[in-house]
Amino acid sequence: MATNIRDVASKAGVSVATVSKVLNGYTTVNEKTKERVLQVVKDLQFHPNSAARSLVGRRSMTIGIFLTTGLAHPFFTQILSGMEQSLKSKGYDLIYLAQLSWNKEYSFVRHCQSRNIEGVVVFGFQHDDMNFDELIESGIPALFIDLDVKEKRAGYISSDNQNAARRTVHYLAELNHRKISFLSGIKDSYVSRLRLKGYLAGLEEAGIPYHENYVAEGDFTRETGYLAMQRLLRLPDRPTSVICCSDLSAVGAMEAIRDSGLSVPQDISVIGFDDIEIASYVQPALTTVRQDMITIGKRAIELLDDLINDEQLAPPEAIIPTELIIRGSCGPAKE
Amino acid sequence: MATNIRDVASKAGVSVATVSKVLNGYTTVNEKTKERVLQVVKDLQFHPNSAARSLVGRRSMTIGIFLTTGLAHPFFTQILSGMEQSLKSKGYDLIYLAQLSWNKEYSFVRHCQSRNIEGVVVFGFQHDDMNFDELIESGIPALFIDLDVKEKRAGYISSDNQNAARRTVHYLAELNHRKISFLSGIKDSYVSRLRLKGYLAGLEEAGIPYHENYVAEGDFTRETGYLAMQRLLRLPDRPTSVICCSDLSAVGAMEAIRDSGLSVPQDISVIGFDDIEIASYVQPALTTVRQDMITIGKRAIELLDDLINDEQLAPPEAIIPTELIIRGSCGPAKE
DNA sequence: TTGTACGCGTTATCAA
DNA sequence: TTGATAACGCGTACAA
Repeated sequence: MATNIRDVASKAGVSVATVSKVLNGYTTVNEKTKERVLQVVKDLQFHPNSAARSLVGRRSMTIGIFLTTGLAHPFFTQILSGMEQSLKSKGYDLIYLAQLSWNKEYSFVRHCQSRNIEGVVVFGFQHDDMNFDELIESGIPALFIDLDVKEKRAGYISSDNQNAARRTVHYLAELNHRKISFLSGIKDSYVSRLRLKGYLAGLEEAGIPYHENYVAEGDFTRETGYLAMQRLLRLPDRPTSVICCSDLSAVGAMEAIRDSGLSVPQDISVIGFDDIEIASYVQPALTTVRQDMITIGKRAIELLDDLINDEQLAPPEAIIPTELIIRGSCGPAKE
Repeated sequence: MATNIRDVASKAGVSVATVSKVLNGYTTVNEKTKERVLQVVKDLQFHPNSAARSLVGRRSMTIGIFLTTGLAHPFFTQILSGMEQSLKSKGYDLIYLAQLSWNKEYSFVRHCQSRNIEGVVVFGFQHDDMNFDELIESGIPALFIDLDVKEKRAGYISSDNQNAARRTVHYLAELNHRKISFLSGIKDSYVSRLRLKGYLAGLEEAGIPYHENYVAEGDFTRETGYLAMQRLLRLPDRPTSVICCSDLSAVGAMEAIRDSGLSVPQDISVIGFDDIEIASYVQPALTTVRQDMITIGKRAIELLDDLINDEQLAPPEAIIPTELIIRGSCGPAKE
């Protein structure tokens, strides 16, 4: 059996109450005895049992994570390693709740409650993917990544999708492109909407008229990127460039371009979104928008921690800047 | 406050003991009352508080995961999604222990104990990376991935590295290659050792003499793959093929080959290892050994569960078959 | 077959 | 400044 608070108390010649006070930073304890207790704690390598701690109503120091994508999302590891930084400094552990069965009888929320989870990070969902009402109503602090939820104790964080897309349009315009197409992700997803908005804003600022058929819809994957690009290539007035909503779909688009006998970037410039590892491995290496998922993960936990510590806090809302990474997939417009 | 066992008991008109017995599958309870209790449990959406449960000495249903690589390892998500399957069926949740500070004062093991963790999965370590003694001595069941640890309550799981490497040699031999080089990973890592062993066995079986300078050392990365390949290319009797210990290093090798004016697979055939996503995106697409990380993750939890449930269990040891994925980076030997 | 009562390790209250 | 003790929610001998 692991050592407990009583072992410490008896070895230090004090009561358990005193040990507890020392450990919880109460100032109402003599400096001398405090030191003695601390020494014993160190000697015995004592660490309070977290189950007992959370049972008695204190903090469980546990944050849950809730994802839809399983774990397959390309950003998952980056977000996680960003989260680790602040988890560490705030003292939380992260629990991944196996989806025993999120149904009426056994909801995600009940699971969180039975585990005394202090807050949750939600990632990979769209608004209509599931019913978040139960989560919101439960009052468990929640922080959404890439989904604009603002409720009583829930906020969100995301990249600056709109400005990122605007920026790509400007970049292509500087390369004298006027026929700039847009390969969208799932149309009504939060990020796609904002990126499309940024695309439109960018066109307007650059004085380029908007052509409806220059916007093709995909679902972020390589396969739909390929198909959507084929559609764009068949257009009578073929675009000279394409802005894609993900690196994967950009790779698909490049393949479609190549298969149609054209080349990147000589005939068509391609811009991706995300800067996943693959972006630097393809040929030509992909010019793309880097999302700072490390920072997003880090800030997500910080914001969640704020939410946990202040019941009255207004829903946090954080937008993280992106960076345009210029590689080899864009060139000056032909002609 | 969430509902507790007393709420259930009073609403069902029984004692808390009866409710507890129903919930824990005791047979010494009347069928009629059992049903009544179950109905109330359902109505109230009751779920036992896991802190109280683990405090009273029962299971915490929590498995810890311990990684060195941060989360950057390319396999991490695959392993995790494999683990999810069995976590779910066994009823465990997975806790990712933020590395608050693994030092003498606050060890990983103490952290596990204070959280009543039932077992841990360890991934991404080499034998000399850290001192596992404390973990082994603690008696916490542990399952290592890609590291052959066999101790009292610790076992491991890994791909069949040796046979995988043998198989690649045979494949190249069938393509009439005789000058088969080997681009190793970190030399004394567990997986590298076995792959080298398989390479040697394959050569012998194919009747090909072993040349020491056909083995170059890297560290699994693209960069060292590039450098090691350069060394192989400078050899007087240049190899016609190379077996790499990772896809990343294979990509580096392909770049070195291309930069030296040669081409893949016309001049040199390249085989990778892992089959990470990138393998199918490079050009030519990489022929490689697919590791079944989903199965490895799934089995890891199953084996750990066995270890948890049977104190006397012999250290489990599982070797998972691989598959050679043939794409475009290998061709018949020139000449 | 059911219920009473204690203990798990910790924190918080209140009296000393 | 310290200590005794009652919670927290649950599981389980043991008694009924």
